[in-house]
Amino acid sequence: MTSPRLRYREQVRDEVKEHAWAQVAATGASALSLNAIAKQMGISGPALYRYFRNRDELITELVLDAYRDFAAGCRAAATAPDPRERLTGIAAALRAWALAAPHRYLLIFGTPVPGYTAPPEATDAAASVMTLLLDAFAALDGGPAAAVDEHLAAHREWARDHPAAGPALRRALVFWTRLHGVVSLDVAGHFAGMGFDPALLYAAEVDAVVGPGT
Amino acid sequence: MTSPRLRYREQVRDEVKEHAWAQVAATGASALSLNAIAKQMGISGPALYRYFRNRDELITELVLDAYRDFAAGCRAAATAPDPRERLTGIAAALRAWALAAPHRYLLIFGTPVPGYTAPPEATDAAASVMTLLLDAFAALDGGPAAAVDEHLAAHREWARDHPAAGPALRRALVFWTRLHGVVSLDVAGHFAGMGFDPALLYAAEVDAVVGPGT
DNA sequence: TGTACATCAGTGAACGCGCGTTCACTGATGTAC
DNA sequence: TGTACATCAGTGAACGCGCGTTCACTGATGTAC
Repeated sequence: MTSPRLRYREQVRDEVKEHAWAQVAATGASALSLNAIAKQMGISGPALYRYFRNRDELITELVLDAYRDFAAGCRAAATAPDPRERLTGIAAALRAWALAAPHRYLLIFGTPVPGYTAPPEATDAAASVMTLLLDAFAALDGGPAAAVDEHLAAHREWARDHPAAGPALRRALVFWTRLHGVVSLDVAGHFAGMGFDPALLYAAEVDAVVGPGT
Repeated sequence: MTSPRLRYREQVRDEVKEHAWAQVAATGASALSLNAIAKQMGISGPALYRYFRNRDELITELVLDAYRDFAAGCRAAATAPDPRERLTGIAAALRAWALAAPHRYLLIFGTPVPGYTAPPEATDAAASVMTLLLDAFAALDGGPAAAVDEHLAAHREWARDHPAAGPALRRALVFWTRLHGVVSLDVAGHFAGMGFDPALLYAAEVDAVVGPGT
């Protein structure tokens, strides 16, 4: 039974965030301006301070929402019993999520906002996606070993002590970096005017890891 | 026989750029401030307009310098007769270059500066590095085919019509995206506190492509 | 070698602008009796 | 159902600040005779 006032608060907060996202898309997060958002909403600048303590809190909110949304999208795409299907599902979700809102992807995975450090909840969301990958590759098993496997297994804090074997640890990590390699170059515009279809390149990369070999 | 005045001009321009780089490293390119640079140099703000038409020209200069320096570093690392050695050399140069000045790497390959589009000379520099990769993989030959190969071969404008075979085209492109995958996540701080050594992961990725298989 | 002149680096004042944030306030909304 | 009071959204003025950029100027540096 949320009071009407609380509900109204939530509504306005959401509206502020929407305008904030539009601004991040247009000019980047580091140029985010509270006054500009207020003007767009037809209210005065100081009014925003009823809803956010300051500019930094707004940005933190955006970052957290992005992380949460990203993790939720990956989780939703990883429900199949077959680990291979789960992996291709996550890969598709990741790219679709990034392309749907490049600025949102870049806010998380691109150039860090100067002077801003992400809160631990953000890292947790990213780690939860990594767990999805680790589970899938552990279930997949097999694949040749590599020199790094030992090292990764010996320092498995990064995997939150997931019990997967060395090759699975590596394949999960490599899956992660390869997907981001294609997506981040794509989103940053480095494939623009190159003529080929980035989706096919992406699919090839997914196949290369999810298929039998490394 | 450059006149002393011209030489002085060059000197000051370089000094301005140095301070500009320091500022990009500290607060990102979108927050670059001419007045702040002038203050650091102990001169008045308007004095800078003797050396750069405006803020945009300074940024363009930085971007171009970064691209040129990057391409030169890759070229210098790719002089060995053996294509495998050339590839590992380029890979090492790329990572070292990125880690030596993360902000410089991010200025080129990270989140695009809002409202700024890189001049064609910049794209040319990137293309010249791609040519190094294409030459090497063409010389390497072999490796299994993949489904994308045909597509990439059919649209080889992106490779500036390099005559390499399908698999070589793909391997060059994939080499590129994989290296950036590891480096960009590293540089953006996403491996921070994870415990493993990114250098080993990077080496594994280089081996995976430069070694026999895909 | 010395003088006259042109070039040009750098200054300080000024322009309009937008920023984040505070403060004391008005007026509407919801609550308690 | 009606009144009294507390809560709280939103306002407008004000703060100090830094930004990019222009302008008319001073004074040093280099060039031509």
